[in-house]
Amino acid sequence: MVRMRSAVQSRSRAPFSLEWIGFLMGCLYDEGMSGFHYKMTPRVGDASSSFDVSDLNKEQAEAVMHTRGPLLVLAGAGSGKTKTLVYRMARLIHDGVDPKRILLLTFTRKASQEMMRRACGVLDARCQQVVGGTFHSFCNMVLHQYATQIEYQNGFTIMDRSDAENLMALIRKQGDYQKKDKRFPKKNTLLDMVSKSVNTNRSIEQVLMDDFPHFYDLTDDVLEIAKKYHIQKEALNLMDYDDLLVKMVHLLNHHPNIRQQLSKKYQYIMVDEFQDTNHIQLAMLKGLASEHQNLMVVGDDAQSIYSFRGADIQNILTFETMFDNVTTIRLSTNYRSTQPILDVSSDVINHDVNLYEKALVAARSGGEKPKLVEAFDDMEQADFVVDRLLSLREEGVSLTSMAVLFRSSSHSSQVELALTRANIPYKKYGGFKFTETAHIKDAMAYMKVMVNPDDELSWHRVLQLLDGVGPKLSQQIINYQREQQFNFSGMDYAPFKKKAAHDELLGIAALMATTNGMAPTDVLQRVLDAYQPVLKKTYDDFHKREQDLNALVALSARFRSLAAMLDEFTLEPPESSQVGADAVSDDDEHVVLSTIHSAKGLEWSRVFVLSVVDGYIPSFRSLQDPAQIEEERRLLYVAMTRAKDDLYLIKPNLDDPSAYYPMGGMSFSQLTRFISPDQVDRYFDTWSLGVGEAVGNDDPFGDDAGKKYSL
DNA sequence: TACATTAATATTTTT
DNA sequence: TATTAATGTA
Repeated sequence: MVRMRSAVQSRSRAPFSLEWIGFLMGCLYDEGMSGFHYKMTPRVGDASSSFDVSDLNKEQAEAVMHTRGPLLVLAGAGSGKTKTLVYRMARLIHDGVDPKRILLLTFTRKASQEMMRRACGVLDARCQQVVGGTFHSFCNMVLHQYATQIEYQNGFTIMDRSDAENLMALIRKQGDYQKKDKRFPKKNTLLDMVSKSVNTNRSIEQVLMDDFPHFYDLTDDVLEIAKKYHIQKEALNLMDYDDLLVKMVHLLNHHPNIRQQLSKKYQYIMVDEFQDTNHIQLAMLKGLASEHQNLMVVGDDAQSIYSFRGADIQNILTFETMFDNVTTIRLSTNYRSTQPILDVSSDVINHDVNLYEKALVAARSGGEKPKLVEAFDDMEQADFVVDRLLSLREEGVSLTSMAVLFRSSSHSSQVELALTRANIPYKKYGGFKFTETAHIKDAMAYMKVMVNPDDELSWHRVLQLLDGVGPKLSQQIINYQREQQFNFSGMDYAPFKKKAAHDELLGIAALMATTNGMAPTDVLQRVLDAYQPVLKKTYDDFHKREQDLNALVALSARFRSLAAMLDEFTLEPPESSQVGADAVSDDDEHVVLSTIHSAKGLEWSRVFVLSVVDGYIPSFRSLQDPAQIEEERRLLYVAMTRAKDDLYLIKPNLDDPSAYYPMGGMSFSQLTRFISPDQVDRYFDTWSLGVGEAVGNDDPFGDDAGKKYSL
């Protein structure tokens, strides 16, 4: 424990406290006197602070007290990285920095809100005013202010993945690409190619050569499609996820005055999960920090798990060489897990020689050995988990402090069934999103065209919901309406065969004409009234979907504007299980089920990792590429280091021949390659679920009552 | 040209 | 398997 207290203690209580000066500075800035105030900014921190850091260890305190210049914090798992960010935020504000001039970039909005909330606890409510969010949402906010400088119109909207795919499908269909007997990539693949090229800073040709060699001879076609795709997006006033970052960098690089303005505005930049940023995000940070270099990045190279999205681990590995005078601080005391858990985790990760060296030391003592559980199959694995959850709850461990983690969203289906049978409430994170279901997208399409009438993709969707309207007719209507500037009140052209659909469209147009300035909830309510008949006609299970839509109404209540609501639903969609009939509220006791990716940054007392089997972790998809295999290793590391008190790795035999695998009858029955037999002996208690003690015998539908286990 | 049917074909992770 | 592209039919 360290106490950093300076000689000059009562400074901040003086009439002209640093807070006050900071406030004045903020005002000056708002008046546009940026050049003037910048020099006047008080020398925050340094020796004059009386901020209490007695809660922190030496390294954490050092990071918290750091003020100027680039700072790299290498924070091992569970080393108090969030706490460090929270305290530094609070400390800067305590020492007079205007919270509105601190930029906190995190991986999810939830993470930044949580940090700001905690900072409020450490200091006071001012911390709530810090500008925080994801890279994408921050870019979205800024770009809306400067839309015209990047050749977009005001009021652009964001495409989610499926919107982007639809656009790709349109383009694909327009051209005559499906030539000869040659196979042509599908929309999904085409989008992957384009996005990969953008995110990894490679040409389309290079991407095809590296990642899609079988399509390499189609390079010209793909190039053409990519070009059309970019042009179309702009014409429709739509941005995809990548654009948000790309256009931001474009703005910073091509408009020095704006770059300067923004950099001066955000005087202190803090970035969480830096190991998962890509080259565009890095360029953006360079631009934003250009005026002051006050850039603090926090991350753990051992937890870099997003390379599939272009994340470049080199960002963190070479940060020290990319900026001048970088201060590096390593946080290596682990406050989360017990030593036995850390021992295995470290041993697993240290086989990756490319990383910064890891030496995690537990602050806690004692602890049990992790368990390696050998299950017969998928179902026994599920039964074991449920059984164990129940007995732990008996022992007084709350359900909410336990989690089940897995590589891929689909791997949890058996566990979900078993949990439902046993009546255990759970919440699932990762995988399919609520906003990706057809009926929600339908409802959102109506609102999207209201916010952005140029969004022809959404027009297509809306129009094709009408009876008798297919791709051709909807295109005709759109072509006509485009000339009318999509003026809702002027919608009278509709060469319908069916009069009912024609009237329906006019009804919708009339509705849209009246919703200007209305509260999002009210708009949505009207949209749903109009959508109701379509819903009943299209879906057999419309009742269930209706409940989802009602949930959407509930969610819409907290938004000020339609645009804000749509932006958030595409940038941070609510998790599917948080909505709907069997929704579990946050406060209720529940087990968490999560993909390992979505579990990043979180922790639980007991953690179960499902299917720690070669082919699952590492995924058989990654087996060709050594770099990808190393990423899978890190994935396992992330999973294991989520556990505070006890860790269960489960290894079922997954050789079900009825399961469908692309390579044909694959069988997975080997323990993951990341844990050797030797390591099993050294670090684990091995449990074999054998005859007699087979769990799940109470399952009335189970057929495993007489099953023989030979383990 | 809309809508239904059949054939083909790729499967993870997420802003 | 489930999703999507191609083809057939009304």
